[in-house]
Amino acid sequence: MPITLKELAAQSGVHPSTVSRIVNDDPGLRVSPETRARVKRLLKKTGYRPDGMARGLKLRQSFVLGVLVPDVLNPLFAAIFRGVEDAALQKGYTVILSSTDGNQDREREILLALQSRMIDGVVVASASLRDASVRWLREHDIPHVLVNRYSDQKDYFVGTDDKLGARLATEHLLALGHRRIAHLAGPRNISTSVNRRRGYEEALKAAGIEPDAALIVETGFVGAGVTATHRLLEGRKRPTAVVAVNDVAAVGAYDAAEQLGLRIPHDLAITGYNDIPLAARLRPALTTIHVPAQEFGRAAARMLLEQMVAGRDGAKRVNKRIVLPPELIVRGSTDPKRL
Amino acid sequence: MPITLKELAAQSGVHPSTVSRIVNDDPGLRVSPETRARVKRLLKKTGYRPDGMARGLKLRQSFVLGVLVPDVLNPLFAAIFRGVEDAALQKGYTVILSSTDGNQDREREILLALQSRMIDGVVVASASLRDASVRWLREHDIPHVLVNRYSDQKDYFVGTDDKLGARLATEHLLALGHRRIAHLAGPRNISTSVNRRRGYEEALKAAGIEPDAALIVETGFVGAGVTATHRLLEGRKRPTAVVAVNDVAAVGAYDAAEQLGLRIPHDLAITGYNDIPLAARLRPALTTIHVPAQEFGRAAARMLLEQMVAGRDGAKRVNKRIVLPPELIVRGSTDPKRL
DNA sequence: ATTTCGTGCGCAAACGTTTGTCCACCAAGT
DNA sequence: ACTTGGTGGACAAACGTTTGCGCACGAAAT
Repeated sequence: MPITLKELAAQSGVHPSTVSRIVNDDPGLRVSPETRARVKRLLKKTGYRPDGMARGLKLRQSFVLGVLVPDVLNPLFAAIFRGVEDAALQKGYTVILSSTDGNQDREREILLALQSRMIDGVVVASASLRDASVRWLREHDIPHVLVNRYSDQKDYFVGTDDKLGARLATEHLLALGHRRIAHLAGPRNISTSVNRRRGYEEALKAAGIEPDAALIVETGFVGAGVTATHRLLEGRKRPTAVVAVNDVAAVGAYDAAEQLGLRIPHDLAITGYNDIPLAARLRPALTTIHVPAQEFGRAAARMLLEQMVAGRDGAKRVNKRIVLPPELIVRGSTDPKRL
Repeated sequence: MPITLKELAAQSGVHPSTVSRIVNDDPGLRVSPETRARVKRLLKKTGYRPDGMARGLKLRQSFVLGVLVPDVLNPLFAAIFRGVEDAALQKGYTVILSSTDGNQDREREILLALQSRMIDGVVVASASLRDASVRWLREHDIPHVLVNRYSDQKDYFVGTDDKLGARLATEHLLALGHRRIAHLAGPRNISTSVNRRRGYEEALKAAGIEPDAALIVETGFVGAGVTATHRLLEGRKRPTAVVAVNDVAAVGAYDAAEQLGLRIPHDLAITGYNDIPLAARLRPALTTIHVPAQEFGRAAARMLLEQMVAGRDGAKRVNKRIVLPPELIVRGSTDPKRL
């Protein structure tokens, strides 16, 4: 139904190729000012837009980006996506969003679909360590940027210093006088969890406390560590504080504390990570590490686009890793004065 | 880099068209079992996937759906999207997500981009009443389904009975003995807000109470009605309860109550709408109307896909509107017994 | 020994662009 | 009068599919 180049050519009495060059402002085109004006007028009048499919077929690109997240329902990933979307829209790109649910097969399926749709690049927020999908992207030379989590040190990346963030949270608890500090850890195959765990351990050691394996319990990222926290609190050496790998796990700790009748922060102090909107709404509000998720998305999209033009032009290097500083947000879940 | 039909044809000694027909299981194709097997083997070996652009160009469709939401950061819309995504993936479709931010110009820009990318259909969760974009979709015969909000009664739609939902919430407050019930209303150009407002008013009238304009104050959907609630509470006739048009506005009411030192639900009872995950996490937890957002998305995608095949095959009508019953979830923000 | 028929596939056009090349025309230079 | 050179475009191929149609071949029927 939309008008085509050929029809425009017929209506303005020139060849389709000429119209095409006018549309694209081809500098190599020599055309009389009158003809150019006439065609341009027709373009405005008809509201011509090149057919994306035909254009994509010829140019071997789609002006579509892909974003892979574990789950959009997690506000962290929704915010990352939003950032990508905003930066992409400015440059005329639209964005396909896919939730992988941490499922490798689903992820493969999605990637193949994206590839066959000639996606121009992909932002990956769902990477695990030594991620097969990321390797696949590399092998197929598909421009990609990892965000928040990385696979190894080889890819373009934007995120925060997770080790430092966890260290800040732990030091905050130490400064409040806590000595028995537990850790709700994340999966061992995700960069954020291992780095946060390291940060937690380093902070303890720096304070002269040896990390106690009995005080570290792993929890799936989702399924908010309620049971995990129960395990911790029912141990013989009950912790007075817990550093959670993320806000969702921290919510699990809240639930467990409530069930055991423990008051936060007096009986149990809790820190989270990410500062999702919910964090400030919990009662007491959750002390956490702020992560500028939306800015992550914007930066990732910018890196991706730069990388794409660099890939076309040949050389031109852009910086490969952006690491932003984490920021501790102190609230009532650790500090009674902020209740 | 991916292999093409022509290369496959060369390698298997048949014509590209034959390979194409084998790939697509063309029932009109007559081919010897051996040839078919040989080609199929080659297909598996090479992992051939048709080029989406070329296919789209020829078939005039992209196997991509669009979803328009006001903002993914709102969990309601994230959930709707997730539903669409799941249903679409099953059928081999991928999904472009766009946030309109309630901005008409941005919305137009997005729609034009989607159209030029030959989007096969779009799910609209951002419709206002008599929405220009929706009209545009109709005029251009682009299959679409409205979800949650409608534009008028003419489009495919999936949502809940908003009037009934607000009525349930209001009747619940009446049953608890409240008589001075206020309403944090939404914009007048959105179907959900006007219907919820009507439901609120009908419930009052049915109880013999005349709706009082002084007890109804409009608030933008976002910017959580804190100031709006202040206006209500500072009026001469302070309400004992407030029915908020959605959970986000209800959160504004929580803040206002806190600032004024009012206890919820004793000094002020509050109801929300949508039952976003945050609702159950507020303290006290928010009484609200549950909306099956993810199911909305799934249903919308299914309707869209049915509509598309129906459009191709000619006649075949599918039901145009799915209206699900709303469900009242009673929590501590209204009922002291649930605290 | 020719026609008929079914089988197994090939041919070519078309979808809407982009882009390298080439051509016709006109004016100016020799 | 003939070459040059610049101007203003036209031509056609190509991107990777899909699909209507046609054709050659062998076997069966007349």
